[in-house]
Amino acid sequence: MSDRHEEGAPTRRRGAALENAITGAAWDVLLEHGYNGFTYEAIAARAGTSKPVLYRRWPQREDLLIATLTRYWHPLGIPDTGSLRQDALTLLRTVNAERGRTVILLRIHLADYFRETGTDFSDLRDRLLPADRTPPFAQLVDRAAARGELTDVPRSARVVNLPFDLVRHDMLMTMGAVPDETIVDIVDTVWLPLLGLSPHATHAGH
Amino acid sequence: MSDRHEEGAPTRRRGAALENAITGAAWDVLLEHGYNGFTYEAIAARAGTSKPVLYRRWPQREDLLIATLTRYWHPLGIPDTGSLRQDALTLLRTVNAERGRTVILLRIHLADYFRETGTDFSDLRDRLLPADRTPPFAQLVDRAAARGELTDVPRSARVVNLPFDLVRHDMLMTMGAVPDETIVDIVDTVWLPLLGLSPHATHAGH
DNA sequence: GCGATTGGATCCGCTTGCGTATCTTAACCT
DNA sequence: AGGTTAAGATACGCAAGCGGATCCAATCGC
Repeated sequence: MSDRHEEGAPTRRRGAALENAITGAAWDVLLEHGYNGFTYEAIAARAGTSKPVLYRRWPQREDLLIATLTRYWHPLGIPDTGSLRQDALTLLRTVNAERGRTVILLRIHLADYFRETGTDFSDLRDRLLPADRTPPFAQLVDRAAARGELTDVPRSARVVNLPFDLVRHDMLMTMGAVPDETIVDIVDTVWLPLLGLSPHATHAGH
Repeated sequence: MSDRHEEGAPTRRRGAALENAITGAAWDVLLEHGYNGFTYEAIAARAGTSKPVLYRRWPQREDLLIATLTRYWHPLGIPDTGSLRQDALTLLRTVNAERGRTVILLRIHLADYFRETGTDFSDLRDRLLPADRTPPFAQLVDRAAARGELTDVPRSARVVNLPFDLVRHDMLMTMGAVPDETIVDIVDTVWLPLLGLSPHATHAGH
């Protein structure tokens, strides 16, 4: 916590350092106690500061929420391994590792926020991500088709996004990350067969 | 609301009538304001009674929660139309109609309850449903295999329960019931092909 | 170095929900 | 009919969070 200087000299943070400490504390509180535990009192105490400091910067609680989410939300990196199966596994593992807590947070802990503000998840996403890109798995499939690994026929969005939806579903059910076998299972016994591929047609086992 | 007698005579409810009014009000409050709005004050006001009446019957808030959920939780009826496709569509439509709000409630609004009590969804389900039966879609598949509509090979639980999971996923994403086209889409473009059936092999379209 | 910012501590009144106690009186039992 | 039970109204002290106001001093800009 006190990592400035070496002496026990009391340090008073300012500017960006202070804001990072606050949004960091806000993030922790959000993950631990959900949106209804997301109080200025709790966040200020955790950040080692006091309420007026928060009110000066974020007059509304929603402002602080947005600032906190913005800081901790990163778009997914899209893998490109040359194999559709490997791309899918890599992407799902990334989602599982990076979004395990975030998905729960956004979809469950923020339910109260959505109801109170009358907003929707898509409203929030629009505020966090500037442009709406094509879904990650659509990119994987497009590339696989360009490589000739898949025939270039139109596929329903439901089939294309199926792995993402299933992993998200399992994360929501278990309230956390899923075991790696689940990811392999989804890809090998559900998705690839649906696309007309065998798990071993593209590359050998895991 | 006042359906006893015909005169506007004030009625003081007792016994089962009173308990039904309270759990009904509790259910409404739970759906509207989630678990953190599930306060004795709000429920008593909505039921037209007062807090001590609630405390006499359910000393802990959890007791009232369990009583309320027990009243409004019905196991799904398993359809038997003679066609796997029709069974699946019927079951999913039932889930969609009856569980639309309940799934959101149990999986999202009760997240705070689970964290506060340190319990899990499966703990709650064990308290609501005495015995754990085989999953609904496993029953459908078993019957289809018995009819000869499907070959009797072992199938992974993930594939068998896929429609249920996908409908639940979409309900969680939209925080409500899903359109009927979604259900048909899941069955016809995902599930039946995965089982090696064409949508029209068993019965013609919708 | 000195003055202007601004972090951090403390206090305020207000509201909501808690869990309990008291009291009246409507509804039931026999 | 009369006695018992319990519904419903009201009030209580307590605690937490709200959204500010006030004040002091640490830190920065000049």
